[in-house]
Amino acid sequence: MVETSEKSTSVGDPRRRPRQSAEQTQAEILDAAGRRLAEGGPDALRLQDIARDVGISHPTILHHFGSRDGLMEALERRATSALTEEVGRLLLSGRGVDDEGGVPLLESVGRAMKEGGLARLVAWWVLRDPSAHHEEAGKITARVVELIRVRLEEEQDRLGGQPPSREEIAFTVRLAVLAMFGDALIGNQLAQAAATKKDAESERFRAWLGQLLAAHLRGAFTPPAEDGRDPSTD
Amino acid sequence: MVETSEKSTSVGDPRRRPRQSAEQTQAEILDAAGRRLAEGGPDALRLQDIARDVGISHPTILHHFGSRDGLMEALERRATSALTEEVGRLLLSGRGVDDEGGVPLLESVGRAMKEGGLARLVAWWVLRDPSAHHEEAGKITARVVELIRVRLEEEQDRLGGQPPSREEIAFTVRLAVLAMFGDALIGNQLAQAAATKKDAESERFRAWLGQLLAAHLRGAFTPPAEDGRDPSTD
DNA sequence: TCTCGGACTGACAATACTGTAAGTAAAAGG
DNA sequence: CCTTTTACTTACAGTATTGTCAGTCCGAGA
Repeated sequence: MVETSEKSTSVGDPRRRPRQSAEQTQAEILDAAGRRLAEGGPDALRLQDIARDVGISHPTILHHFGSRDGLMEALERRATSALTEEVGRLLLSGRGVDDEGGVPLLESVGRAMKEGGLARLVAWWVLRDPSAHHEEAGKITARVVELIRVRLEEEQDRLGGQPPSREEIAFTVRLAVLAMFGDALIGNQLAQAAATKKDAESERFRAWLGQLLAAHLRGAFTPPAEDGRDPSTD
Repeated sequence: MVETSEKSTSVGDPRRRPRQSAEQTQAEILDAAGRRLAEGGPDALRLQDIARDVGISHPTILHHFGSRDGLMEALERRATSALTEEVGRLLLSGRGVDDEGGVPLLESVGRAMKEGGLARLVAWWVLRDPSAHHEEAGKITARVVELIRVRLEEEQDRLGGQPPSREEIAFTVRLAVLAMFGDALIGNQLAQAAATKKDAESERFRAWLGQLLAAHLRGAFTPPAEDGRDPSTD
């Protein structure tokens, strides 16, 4: 109570955050917000909490993002563009559908949905406004469908047989995305394993799904292997 | 402004709702809440709004359900028990997996998820508390798995061959549930049809999935028919 | 060195929502 | 007919949260 007559935040106040670049702070805010969203629900996404996590005051967030919605939009933009990039990279590097039954792509999407918190983010977004639609979602899937189609046609040249129709591929991709999305959100609710083994069950499910979808797209059913893995590739 | 000196809510006040049975009012509240939840998001689930829809004051809701959370729980209980009953009925009536490739069961779950708003409700629950888990979800799926297993064994006696393992069936059911759940939430985002045809695309997807899953469980892949329907049954 | 933009802050305004309290009236039951 | 219960209401308390405002301090450029 020594200086109550004067302002307490004078020159050398240690509580004041040293000035950073706008990008640095924005990134930190988005990180903290993402963490909050992944752990708690949308209710856990409070400006004050995020600000405390980062070590700033909550008006700073408003300064950078304009509003709470602005923050949400930025969060979504960052998440989807990260996914888009990764999917694009996987597809172009040729590890999309082939070896091990399309698992790499499923893995990537599944991880983004679950660990990356994309599923929760999208779900929250959709819950808030059911009529809103995401440009990106349609674009990414359309791109995946097209690239798979091309790849399958090449393969059919080698293996012979009938390539599946575009709608067939589209439905398959849709199924994969829905499964990964749903698994991220309610996979644990459906798993029948003990609490500690639920993640393992989820992974086995993912592998199983990869085989199922790849087999389906090839137009021939391969019975599930006992240990789920075929080391003959490579 | 005639009677401001006296209480305005005297004997014959027409604004006062005629006294109803508790069950009647509770049902109306749940209906209204369900509608709100289906249209808007969780943010749209405000006591005042629901009260206005029903034509009561908001403390009446608290009187009946104790708290906002109490209302949510009641809503969830009603939705899941309705689904449980319908699934049970379908399975016992024998229209679970067979004719037309398991479509009736998929239809039922899909409808509950989408039109019934179950998907949104569950998503909201899970978002709010990721660690919470639903007793019912596990129970229903386990029951479906078991009944399908029995049914498939009967069928295999007729048709010969190897019945799929329990895990195989469990994964298939899991896939179905996840797909219906995801489709209810983000199906429209993924659909590539024009806005007016998205529901039709969703239905075709559902039928397609039914055939895929049934074929998979039978252990033999049947190539997708051109018009998607086989009239040879019945 | 002076000035200006902008990162950042504390204090406050505005709003909105859940839940409580106290009371009214209608049904239920003796 | 009188009492008790309970469906229902108005008014209000309490609280939490977003957003505004005026101002501080730092760095960059004239």
